[in-house]
Amino acid sequence: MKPNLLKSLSSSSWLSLFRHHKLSLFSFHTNCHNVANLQTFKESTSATPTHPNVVKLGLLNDIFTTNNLIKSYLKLLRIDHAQKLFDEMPHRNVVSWSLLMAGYVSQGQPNMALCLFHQMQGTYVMPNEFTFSTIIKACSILAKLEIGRRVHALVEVFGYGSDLVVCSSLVDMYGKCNCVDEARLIFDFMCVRNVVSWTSMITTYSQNAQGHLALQLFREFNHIRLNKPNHFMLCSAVTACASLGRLGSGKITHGVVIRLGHDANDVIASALVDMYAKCGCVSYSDKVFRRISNPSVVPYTSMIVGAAKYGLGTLSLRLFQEMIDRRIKPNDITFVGVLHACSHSGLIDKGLEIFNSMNEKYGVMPDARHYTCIVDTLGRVGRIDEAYQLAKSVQVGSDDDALLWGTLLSASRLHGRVDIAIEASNRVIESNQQVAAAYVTLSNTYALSGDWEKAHNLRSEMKRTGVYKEPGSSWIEIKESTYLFHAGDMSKSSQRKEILSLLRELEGRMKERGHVGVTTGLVFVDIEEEAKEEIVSLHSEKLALAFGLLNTPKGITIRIMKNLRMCRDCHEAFKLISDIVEREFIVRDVNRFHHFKNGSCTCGDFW
DNA sequence: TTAGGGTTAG
Repeated sequence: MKPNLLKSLSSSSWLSLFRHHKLSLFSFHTNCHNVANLQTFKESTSATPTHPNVVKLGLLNDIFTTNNLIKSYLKLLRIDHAQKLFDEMPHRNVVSWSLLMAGYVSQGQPNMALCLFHQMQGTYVMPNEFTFSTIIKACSILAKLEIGRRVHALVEVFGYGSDLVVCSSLVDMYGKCNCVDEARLIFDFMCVRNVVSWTSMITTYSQNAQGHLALQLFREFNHIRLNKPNHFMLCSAVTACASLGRLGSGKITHGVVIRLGHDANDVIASALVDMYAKCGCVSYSDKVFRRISNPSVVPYTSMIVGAAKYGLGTLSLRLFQEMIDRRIKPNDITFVGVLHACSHSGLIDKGLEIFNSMNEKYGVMPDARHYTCIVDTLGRVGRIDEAYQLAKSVQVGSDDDALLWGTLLSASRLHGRVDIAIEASNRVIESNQQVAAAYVTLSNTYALSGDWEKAHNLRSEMKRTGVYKEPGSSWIEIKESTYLFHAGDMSKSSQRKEILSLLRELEGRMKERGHVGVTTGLVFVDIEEEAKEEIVSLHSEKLALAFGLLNTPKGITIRIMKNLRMCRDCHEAFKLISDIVEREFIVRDVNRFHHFKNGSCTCGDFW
């Protein structure tokens, strides 16, 4: 239905129109807890000098003038005055409504914008493309998919399904609601696209763990030469490189950032700090970070997290102190980083001290992630009982439960605490998240304790109930090529011989250095490849330190052990292996990367 | 007179 046609329906309210189209928006009621606040605003605000003049001069009837006054209030960030004036208007038009909605969105109150939109439906004022793009943004911020879908339906009914800005907003909204395919569908059907619509789609991929598609689209945009990428798009591209650990692409994108003069942009600089850290170059992160004139909490947090993942706990703590000294308020994510740093560097007391002062000293209430960090800290050093008591004392949601108890489960396995591992795995399974991983870890814990029967039974149970764990995979990037390996499967590798030869050489040299008992002394019966690897890694710690180099009965597998988590251990492994391998390469698995160059190595987590 | 896209997270 086109807007012209709708004008003929303007004698009826929206509701009759929706009834006509069998569309109901009554669900908006449930999102309007703040409707009463609108009345409160009316009662609590006092007029500014300009406001009474408008009333005195009888200009309230002049919608154009009053709308401009609303706009002025919004520029002054006085949404309360804007609301009061809006309420006093005898007549409002679509601009009045859209302006106020945009005001609420820009001032961090998207729910109020939704309430206004709901109120607007009871009037005879029809929404336009400005109203829709604003209200879609509100849905996007709140990630309210169901409301977003209903608004999308209205967009089509009112004939704005081809509007460039509305469609870009829809792409963004679906992206923020993790509906990548729906976002792409809208993007593909757009008749006209601009840099914003492309950025919305690239960001959708980037924020939904599909960095390779983000970069593919970024390349496509540059190929068609529609326009130059701007700072928004470049930022998303840098984030995509970071998520993939693509150092080469990241450096190229950084070059584009500099060439196009966006290197002074703080948001891009923050993304670059994060990208270099995730790509194994924390020294580059530091260089970019130090060029930011007034770094906010975000780049500080990126640096803290980056340093933490390198086992540079003291650097993380120094950065934390620096930001406190500069009166930059840490947020919840900063504390995740700082606690992570303490955990990975064995700074237990410091971690506990910061954790206990979070709320009192910095006004940040610890949540499930912070508790999980502390459980991890205690668990790593073998204080399993304390970690268990802490985990039991926390009430969190099911998603967070999997993380919290999964962390304790890993620690229990590492320290051979079958009793705690059983309860922790049950808690993970109850949460319905990471179920297969919990089964495998528990099975391995049984195997490590010598209870092969229970390990076997658990595996059989997994097969019987159809619980399947995705095989682990690793990939090695050498120059421009990426070589992917799945656990226990080398058949697809075109360089199998070369890799086998290198592995045998490494194995031999390790044996020379006293790292014996590699693989040959172990017998595996009824244990799947994945489990074999983990068991081998635990039984031959030195081997695990050297990237889980395995020689299984079915062939050679390169794999980084999941239990290889202490970065200082990694550094030891790097020292060992860099003596042997004299070329640059990066070894990765889905979570971590290890970068060798000229005898030195760096490592970190991807996610 | 009104609208859309970017950074940190075990």
